[in-house]
Amino acid sequence: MSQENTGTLGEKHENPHLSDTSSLGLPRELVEAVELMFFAYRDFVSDPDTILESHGFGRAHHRVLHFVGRRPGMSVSELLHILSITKQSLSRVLKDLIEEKYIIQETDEQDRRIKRLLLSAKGHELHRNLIAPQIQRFQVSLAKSESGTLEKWQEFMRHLTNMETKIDFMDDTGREK
Amino acid sequence: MSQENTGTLGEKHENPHLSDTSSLGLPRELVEAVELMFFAYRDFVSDPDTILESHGFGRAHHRVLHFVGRRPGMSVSELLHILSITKQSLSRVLKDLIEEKYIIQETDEQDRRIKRLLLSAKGHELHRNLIAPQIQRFQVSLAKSESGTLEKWQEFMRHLTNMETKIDFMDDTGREK
DNA sequence: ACAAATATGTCAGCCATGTTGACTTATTTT
DNA sequence: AAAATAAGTCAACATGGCTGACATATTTGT
Repeated sequence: MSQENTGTLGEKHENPHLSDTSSLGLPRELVEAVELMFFAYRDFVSDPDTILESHGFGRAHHRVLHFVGRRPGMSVSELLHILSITKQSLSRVLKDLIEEKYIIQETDEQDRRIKRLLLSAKGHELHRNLIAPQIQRFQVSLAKSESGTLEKWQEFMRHLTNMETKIDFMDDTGREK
Repeated sequence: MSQENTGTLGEKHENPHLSDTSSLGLPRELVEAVELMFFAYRDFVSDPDTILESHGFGRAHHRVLHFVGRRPGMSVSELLHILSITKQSLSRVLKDLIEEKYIIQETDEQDRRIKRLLLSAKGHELHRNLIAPQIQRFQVSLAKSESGTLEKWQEFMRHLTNMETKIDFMDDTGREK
């Protein structure tokens, strides 16, 4: 292969003390971490993507299905807020899911302007099928790791998010912050 | 708030032993981990996205800039392989970057079919500016974590990727498998 | 030497999913 | 009765994936 080693990758084992710098003048292990976010995320969503394709759906459908499944009875505006997309973007995929009976709408009793979103049995089934390979991936990875890994991974990932996003969803039990 | 608590989220602290099940019949902490991948990734790329916008570029430009920066002299087909996109998709963004002088092409001496890709000074600068907030995010998070966190996080993230992807890039020093 | 394979580039069009802006309708709040 | 809120819709546009079909230059293999 007529290409010389540029020395920017693949040499982690030569310096066990980390903290040397890459071509960017930044700690190499952090630059590698940035890449790991890219690769891990891409691979992580690849399995559900395949399933979605066979249903004529995309990732956007998956997200809606997931969050409605996780918070049954959520309103459209709550969903918009979590996904951080516009209502026009949401409406395309939500319409598909409602038309094909994966999601059911119920008008709120107290405030009849609000529509509560729920998964049908069909919706729950698809939701499970989509998340299964991702859970599986975590379980396989955890089996290769020491105990306590998941908790620490979660804590670190939480630090990487914007606080607001977390609070708006993860920390919300229905009452309010 | 005319919305009752559905009990599917935000109650981690009530069961310190984990492993109870969510509405999916799956371990709740793993379902939450799936969500963390989504939120963390989204927030993680949000800062570079803002910078890119001011240059009229998108995420696709960022990826090209990044990998060319990390492996100076890589060929177009190597880049395609790492990104796992088609050459038509790549060509659009690569064209932009070359036209605006962020990336330089050099014909390989040995095999004049191959074009080696390099960042210009301008390209290096943009690359640094794009990655800076992401490195920053890691550093802030690490400061809140115990020592050894990064190594363990990286190992776990690596487990989550498809081996092939890793080997093709992370483990490649220029010679070939 | 010539045919085949390889590396790159390009045209044209399709699809998914994000965006903005402008409105409508129903319902609740003030 | 007016204003605010929740939801939905239409139209248009951008990004960045995709496929298929070719073109060109260069190297490799017979």
